[in-house]
Amino acid sequence: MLKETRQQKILSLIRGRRIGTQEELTAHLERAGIVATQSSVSRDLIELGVVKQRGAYTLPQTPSGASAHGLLSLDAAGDALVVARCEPGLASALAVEIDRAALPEVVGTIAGDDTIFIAVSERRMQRSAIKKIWEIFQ
Amino acid sequence: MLKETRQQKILSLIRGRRIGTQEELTAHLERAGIVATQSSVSRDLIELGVVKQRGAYTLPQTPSGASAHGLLSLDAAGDALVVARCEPGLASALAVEIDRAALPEVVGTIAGDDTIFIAVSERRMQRSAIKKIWEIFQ
DNA sequence: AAAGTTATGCAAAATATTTGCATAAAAGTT
DNA sequence: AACTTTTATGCAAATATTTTGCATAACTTT
Repeated sequence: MLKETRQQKILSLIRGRRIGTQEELTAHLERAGIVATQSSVSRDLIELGVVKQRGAYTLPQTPSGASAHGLLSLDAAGDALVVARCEPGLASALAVEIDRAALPEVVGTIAGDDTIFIAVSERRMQRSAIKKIWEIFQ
Repeated sequence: MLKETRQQKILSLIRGRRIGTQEELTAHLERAGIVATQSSVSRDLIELGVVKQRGAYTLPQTPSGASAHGLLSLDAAGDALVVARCEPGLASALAVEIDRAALPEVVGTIAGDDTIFIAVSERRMQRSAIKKIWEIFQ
């Protein structure tokens, strides 16, 4: 699946270097053997939930320390999970909020004490799910 | 979407009369303005989970509102997950049943309150796992 | 064993998704 | 404010996926 390959490469590229424009990204992709135009890359970035921060494309940052509503971190795991860490005892309440939001990316959630496993339908949904979940708790 | 229309009509037809063959079904469908061959109907019936009971096509006593044992939905997520949603509080009990069934497709389960994450060994096992899990609760 | 019924491989047809082109819109710079 | 650069998006072509019918294998009933 070319699209998924390309999106994973995009994530890897922006993690490894400072990239400020979509044309730069397409050039890097081409060097990696992946041909795509700026328009496809634009759509990918939206789908991946990538943001531009201080002039560079980056993944949304996990706020450090005191977090919104006790949510501490959100990370992708495997190809279909997003794992949320929160203050002890808050997982259930946060999971209920996430369920209530009925995000199209989210298939289901399971809460422990300070951890929630959130299933998304596909790998490429992980990042946008993460972005949207942060937004729930702003 | 013709396929969904046709499947809904099939359900309505088998609810309203005794139908014993797929050719009979195609004839009824045609009378209702829906053209399809026996092979499409065969595939529809499988997809709809319709069974043949005492010589007639019928629906298994299944989820619709008051679902079998509280199981509401089953969906694939990523390559290796099937996510079950159920009535609140029932996840653990349902997960025990699923585990007890020892389906070859199912590697393991984790239950929350109204959600179960079911790990399957491979993506191509998801669909048959879903079908078999429904069958457990008939 | 023959007849009737259902399931399925294969490829064509239909439908859905993705993509590039062109350019509008937005953002950045001077 | 004007100009330049960057990003987003409408549209249709390209590509991918799903659905379908045909033919027939497989299964069931008589």
